[in-house]
Amino acid sequence: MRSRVTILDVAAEAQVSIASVSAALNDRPGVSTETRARILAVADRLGWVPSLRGRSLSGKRAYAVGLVLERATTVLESDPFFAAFIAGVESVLERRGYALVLQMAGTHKAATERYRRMALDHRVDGVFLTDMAATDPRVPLLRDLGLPAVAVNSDPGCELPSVRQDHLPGLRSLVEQVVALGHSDVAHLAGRRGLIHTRQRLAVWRSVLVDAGLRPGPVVYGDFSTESGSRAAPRLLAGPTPPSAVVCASDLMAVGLVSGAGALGLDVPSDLSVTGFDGIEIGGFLRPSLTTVATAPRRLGAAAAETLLRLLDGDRVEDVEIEATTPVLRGSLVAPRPTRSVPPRNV
Amino acid sequence: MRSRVTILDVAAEAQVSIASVSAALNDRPGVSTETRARILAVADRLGWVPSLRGRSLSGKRAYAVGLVLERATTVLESDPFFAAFIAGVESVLERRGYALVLQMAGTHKAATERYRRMALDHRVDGVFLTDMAATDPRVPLLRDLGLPAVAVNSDPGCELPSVRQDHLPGLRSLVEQVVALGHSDVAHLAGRRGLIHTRQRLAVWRSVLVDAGLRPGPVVYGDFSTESGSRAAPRLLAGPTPPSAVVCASDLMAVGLVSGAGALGLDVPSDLSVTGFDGIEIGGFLRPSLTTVATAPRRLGAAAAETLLRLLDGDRVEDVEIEATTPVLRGSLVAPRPTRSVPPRNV
DNA sequence: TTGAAAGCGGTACCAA
DNA sequence: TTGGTACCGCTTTCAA
Repeated sequence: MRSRVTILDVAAEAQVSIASVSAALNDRPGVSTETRARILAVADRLGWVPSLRGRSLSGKRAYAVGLVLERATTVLESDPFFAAFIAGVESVLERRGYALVLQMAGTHKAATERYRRMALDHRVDGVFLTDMAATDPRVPLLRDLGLPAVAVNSDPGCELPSVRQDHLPGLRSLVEQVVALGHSDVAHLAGRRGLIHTRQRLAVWRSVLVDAGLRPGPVVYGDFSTESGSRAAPRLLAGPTPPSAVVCASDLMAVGLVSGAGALGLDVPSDLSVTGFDGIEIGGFLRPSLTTVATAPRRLGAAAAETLLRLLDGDRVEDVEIEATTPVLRGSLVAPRPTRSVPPRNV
Repeated sequence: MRSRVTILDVAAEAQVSIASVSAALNDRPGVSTETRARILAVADRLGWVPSLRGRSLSGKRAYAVGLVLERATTVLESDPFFAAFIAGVESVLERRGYALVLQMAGTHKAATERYRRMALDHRVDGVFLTDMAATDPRVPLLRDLGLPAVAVNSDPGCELPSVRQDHLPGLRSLVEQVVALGHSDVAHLAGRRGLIHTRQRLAVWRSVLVDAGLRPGPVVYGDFSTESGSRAAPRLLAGPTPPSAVVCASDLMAVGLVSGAGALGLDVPSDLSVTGFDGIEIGGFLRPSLTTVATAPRRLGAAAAETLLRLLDGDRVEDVEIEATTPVLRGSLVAPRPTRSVPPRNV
C-alpha cells in the first residue's frame, strides 16, 4: 500500500515546483504550455494520482456526496426505487470523480444522526434527500448544518433545490382507466402516512373518482412492503360489499394484496382488479401480470446528481422535472363483473 | 458550512495543547484523568467533531471502505442480494465510524477501473469483492494495488480473507426433495457462466441426481434476471419430453421461467415444478408460492464488514462461514403427474 | 503529564 | 511564467 509517488516526486522529476505541478494538473493558468506538457508526461510516467486526502484537506472538498436510506431493512431489501436511483446517481458522479457514500438507518432519528455526522465530520460535500415527508425535519437540519442538499420528489414549495417526476399523470390516467372500465367502487391501498407521495397518490385517486361522480372507496395505509399489502386485504375486502378494484401505491403492496385476496377466496382479476405503482420489472412476469404506473428512478437519480454537483459548483440551480409517469395496463385490471346485488334493469 | 470549531479551539478553551486534545479524544495514554475529563467536557460543549479530512491525511486512513457492484443495471434494479448485503455491511461500519462508498459498473473492465481508482487516490481503506468468478482478475489486481479486501462467497482456495454462506446444504436438500417427490427428469436453469456460485449450484444439482441414479436433465444458462428466466423457457421446455421439474439458480429466473412456461401452455405446478434460489420476500406471495433456498445476505454483509475492519486493524483474520442455506418448500414444487408415455405396470 | 513542532499531500497566494 | 511558502486539521514523535 505504498503510494510513494506524491506531488513532490513529480515536481522533482520534472524539475519544477509543486505549485506548477498542481496548476498543471488542475488545468489552471500560470504554466507554459511546454512546462505543462512535461509535467503531465512525468506525472503519467510515474503513475501519479493526486491523493484525495491531501486534496480534501486543502481544497475543502470531500469529493463525495451522501445518501441516507431511511426505511426498515425488510422493506429496503426488495425496494424497487433504491437500486435504480443509486445507479442513476452513480452514472453522473463517476464522470466527475465524485463518490457516493451510502448509509442506512432504520429510524427517523437514526437517519437524522447520520446526516448530522456526515456534515460535522465533513465526510461529504452534499446529500440527497429522498422519501420526503410533508414537513420534513431534515430540511431545517441541513440548513442549520450548512450542508448542500437536493430533494427528490419534494413538495413544490420545498426550499431545497429539487428534482421531481410527476406522479400524477400516470396515476390519474390509470385511475381514469379503472373508472372507464366500469368500476364504481374503487379502494386505495396507500403508502406510509406522512410521506409526500403518499398524499399525492391518495389525492389523485380521490379526485378522479370524485370527478367521475363516484364515491371514493375505503383507504388503508401500508408501508410499501409486500407484507403490508397482504395484511391490508382483510381490512380492505372483508366488508359486506367489497370494492371491485383496489388502486395500490406500490407494486409490492399490490402483489401482497393479490395474495391476501386469494387467501380470502377472491381471485384477481375475475373477482377483483388490482393496480400497482412503480413499474417493477417482475410485475410483467406475474400471473396475472400487474397493471401499474411506470416510474423512472434511474433518470431521477441522474438528474438529482447533476443538480447536486451544480449546486456544489456554486452554479444557480433550478428545479428539474423529468418526464411524467405513464400507466402500464396489464392483466390484473379488467372490467368488473356485473353486480349481482343490483339486478339488471331489463329484467 | 463553517465548522469553525477545530482542535485548536478546543485546546485553547481547555488551556492545553492540541496534542493533549488529540490524545484525550482518542483514548490514548499520556493525559491525566482530570485533564482528559476537562478536554472532553470542552469538546462536548463546543460541539467539536474531529474532521475526517485532517484525520485521514495525518492518520493515513480514509475511514471508508468500498464496494463496486458489477452487473447490468437492469439486473441490478431487482437484485435481491444487493440491498440486504449492504444493509448488513452498514450495520457494522456505522458502529465503527466507517462509511461505505458504493460504486456501480456495467462491465468487468469498468469495475476494474473503479477499484483501481479507489485504491490509487486513497478514497477507501479496503474493499469487498462480490460475485466472485472462478479465476477472478480482481484478486491479483488488488494484491498489486496493496488494497486490503474481503471476498464474499469465494472459492475455498481463494487467497483473500473470505466470508461465505454454504449454498450446498439448502440446495442439496431441495433437490433431494424434488427427487423424493418422484421427479426423474429434472433440468437446471443456471446463473451466469463463470461465476463461482453458478458452478457450485450446478454441481450440487448434478450430484444429487446422479446419486439418485437419475440422468441430469438439460442445463441452460441465464443471467439471474427475470427476463433471462423467461427466455430460457422454450429452450428448456420445448423438447418432445420436457422435464417435469426445473431447479433454478435464482428466484427471479424462476419467476421468469414460470411466466415463460405459461406462455408455452404449461402450468406450474400442475405441469411443471419450479424451484428458485435466494429466498426473496415476494416469493412467498406469488401464485403458486415459490419453493426456494433461503439465503442470508444481511448476515453475510455484516460478517464481511467485521472481517474487513479486523483486517484493517491489522488483526489476523480467518475465513468466516455463516450458517448454511436452508430449503423453503412451497407451492411451486409438487409431485410429478404420472407419465403417460409409460403405462402403469398393473394394466 | 504536558507541549512544541514536524509532517501528511495537496492548494493557492505572493514575490521574484 | 515560475518558485517559495503558508495553510488545511489532525496525529505523532520528542523534549521539557
